[in-house]
Amino acid sequence: MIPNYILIKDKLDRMMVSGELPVGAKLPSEPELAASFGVSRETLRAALKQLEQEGKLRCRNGVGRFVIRPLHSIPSSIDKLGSTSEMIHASGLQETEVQESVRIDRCQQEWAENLSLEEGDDVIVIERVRKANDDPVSFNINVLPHGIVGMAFARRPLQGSLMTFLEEECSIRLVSAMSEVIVPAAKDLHAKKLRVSPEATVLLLKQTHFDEDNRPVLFSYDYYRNDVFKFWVRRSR
Amino acid sequence: MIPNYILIKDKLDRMMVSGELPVGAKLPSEPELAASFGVSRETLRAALKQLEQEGKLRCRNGVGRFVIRPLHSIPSSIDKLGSTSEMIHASGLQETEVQESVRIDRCQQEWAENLSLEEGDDVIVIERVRKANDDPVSFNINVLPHGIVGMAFARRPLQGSLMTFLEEECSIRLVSAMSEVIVPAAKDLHAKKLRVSPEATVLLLKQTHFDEDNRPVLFSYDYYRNDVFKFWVRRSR
DNA sequence: CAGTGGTCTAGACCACCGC
DNA sequence: CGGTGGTCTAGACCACTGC
Repeated sequence: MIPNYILIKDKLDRMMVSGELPVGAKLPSEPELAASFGVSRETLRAALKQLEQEGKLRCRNGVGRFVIRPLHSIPSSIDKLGSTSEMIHASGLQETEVQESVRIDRCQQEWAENLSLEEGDDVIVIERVRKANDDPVSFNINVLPHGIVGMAFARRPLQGSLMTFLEEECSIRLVSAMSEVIVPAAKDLHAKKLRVSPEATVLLLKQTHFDEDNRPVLFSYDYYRNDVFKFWVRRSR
Repeated sequence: MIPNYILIKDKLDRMMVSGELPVGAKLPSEPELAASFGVSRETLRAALKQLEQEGKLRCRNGVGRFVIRPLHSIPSSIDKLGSTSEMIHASGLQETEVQESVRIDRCQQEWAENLSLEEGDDVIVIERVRKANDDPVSFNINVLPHGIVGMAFARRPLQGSLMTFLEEECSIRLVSAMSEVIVPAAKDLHAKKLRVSPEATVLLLKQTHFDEDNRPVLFSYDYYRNDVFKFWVRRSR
């Protein structure tokens, strides 16, 4: 069941796309709009609030609401959390090969700090090289607490997206991440493997992923070739 | 005048910090909470919605609301738009020197695309080198349409933050930006100047800044030494 | 001043969940 | 089933804006 304020939001959205509400136009007042949609003012306001949050409306107190120039949405925005497979797909590439290794290891200091573990605790470490047309395009190291996912790995070997594996086998939904954007040092061995040409610069994301309760579940080093992947960020005040 | 729902939000926020509402705790039901604050249910819900958006509460339909582990906020999060001076300050550095040049130039293709101009139109180009302890730490190229800011520059020379200059002299408030995160090529001349040591890797942000109506006002190339500045991004589904 | 959006209320119905 | 949050209403008062 889709609530009414979402339907109204979509309707207004379509009117802005179609040109019925062009950029710069002033919307009718709240009471007028509410009447025209046959809903209460608060319901209408809920719809308008959505559009405001999406950056499509500007509200000026005591004046009115105005349609503003929509920002063309970027496909591979870094704000959106997704699996590497999704990123490769979004870049229009075909994932031709994945080399993978899974092992149990002792927790290092950096992992412990980010996963709320103690140094030396058991962790699962997954390393993956992704190739497109036989060229390596990405290298990932994933570290997970053994206590959370150890049993699941014994039950079924990992295949495909780690995110969906965690959902299906562990009922863990990764919903957010804090990522540090890093230019790896010249001598970084993992980065070196991806620098297949002078143009192939490499970006590193050091990421801590959280579940719905903001518990850290996955720490990862993700190396991406910057000549293959583009990274966009939306910034706001 | 601070609205009631903000006051209630802050009150709940303090209760979570103080430990009165520890992580994992279930909040009283909405009617109970509303009664205890002496407000209507909708007002209380407005407060709760704020906390949910800030990632401090998890709502489970038909069950209740729960306090979740707060994510330690990162000081220099890239999501937050700020001037370079602010970034330097946030990194605990002292800006010791700024070298600056301002000129009128013809618009190049990349600038035209991002600023909704035509190639060859007049633009103002500002270049700045920022130093801390005599070391260069950042290099910026800012491009602005002459039509928007030309007069202001004739009136008063730029000094200090470009953002505040635009606000005070042009009544233009920059509120958002779309930024591409790039690892500059080895041969990039601007990046080279910042690579003062093997550890001094360099990150480039190509940014288009928008005003309150989402009009593009400023296009910039911002080079930062990654051994001096850290870049964090919050990602979510 | 009149019109706008921002806040707030008291009450209602519903979908969802755990028992 | 009873309790939870999600939606919705009709009406009210206020602060802000432009005239």
